[in-house]
Amino acid sequence: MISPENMIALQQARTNGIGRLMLLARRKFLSHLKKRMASDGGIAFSRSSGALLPFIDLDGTRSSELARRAGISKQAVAKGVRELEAEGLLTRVVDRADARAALVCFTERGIDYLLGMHQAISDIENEYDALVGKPAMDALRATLAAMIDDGHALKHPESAAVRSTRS
Amino acid sequence: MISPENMIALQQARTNGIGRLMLLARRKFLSHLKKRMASDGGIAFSRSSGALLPFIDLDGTRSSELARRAGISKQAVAKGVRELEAEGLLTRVVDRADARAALVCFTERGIDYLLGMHQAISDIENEYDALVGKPAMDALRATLAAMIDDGHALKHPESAAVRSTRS
DNA sequence: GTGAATAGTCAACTGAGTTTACTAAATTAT
DNA sequence: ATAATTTAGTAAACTCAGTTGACTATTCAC
Repeated sequence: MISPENMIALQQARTNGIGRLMLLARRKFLSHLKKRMASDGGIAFSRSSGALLPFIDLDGTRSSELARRAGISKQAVAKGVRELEAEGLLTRVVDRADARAALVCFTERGIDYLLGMHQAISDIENEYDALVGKPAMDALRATLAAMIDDGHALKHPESAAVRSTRS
Repeated sequence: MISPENMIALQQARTNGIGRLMLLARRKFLSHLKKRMASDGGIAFSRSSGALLPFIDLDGTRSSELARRAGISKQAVAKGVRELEAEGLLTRVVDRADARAALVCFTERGIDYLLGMHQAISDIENEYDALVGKPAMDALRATLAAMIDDGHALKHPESAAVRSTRS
């Protein structure tokens, strides 16, 4: 049986774990973004937009690299890309350097979409700046970036993946 | 056509948006956690563990409340709860106050599991403390908490949970 | 009491993503 | 050169979390 004081400590830990905080903060952010983009005319925010677009370089990215970055299978990438291609946001052009490969690139319209999305993001970030202060937001960004780029500082022999197939 | 300087600004915005940072940081954190819990004996970290357990109060929570908190349907909650019930982490007891309702509660084993998970989380957070500094991590927590609890400071008529688009 | 709202369940479906199996181009070795 | 191997991408069947829609049982409001 757990002791009352441990119980309280646990309750405390549960509500303050960074995993949970990041989950809720991100969810809220996405809800803001989605709403804003929906009311913005243009193409609304979709699952594939969120899952793929952030990983495509402005000068194009191969789909297997995309799969690696997004942490999903090549097949799943292909599906999402087909979808966004149908919406006119992406094109696939044969890679000059390797005839097997195709570079996934933004169309003009895709760039416009990106610009619109980042305008929306920027607006939301400004509201957060106003809410919690710009220095706090800058610190947040810096800290998150450091956590992401931990350079294997955290014990992690094989940084291979949450998912099995991640070539 | 987009100008080169706007192109650069866009590229900059894309890699520094808090949405993307939170996505990547959370993903990395979960990957650490999963790995740690897998090597810890006991019951490994599952999807339902991550999606439901954080929202269940130590003294029990109704499944519809759970659905609201987790931002998924009641049916999806029921499925996940059945699953965790089968693993012996949860039980459902009829609510004294309302015979229609059932309180989803942790079993003894469920509490043990929670304790184990939070030990793992605490270890990881300590490593992050060592990596980026404890003050930075405390600030991170405080800022995320403020972002979550924005008290409708951000224009948001209806705060109904956002469906899907997590990852 | 009757009628509406609420807690939860069952069944059928959707869809993102996986596995397995394949083709074609490129690289490496002999 | 050519055979063997690796790499980029595709296709089809399947999985599984989560959805919608329809339903039962209990409670609340009048």
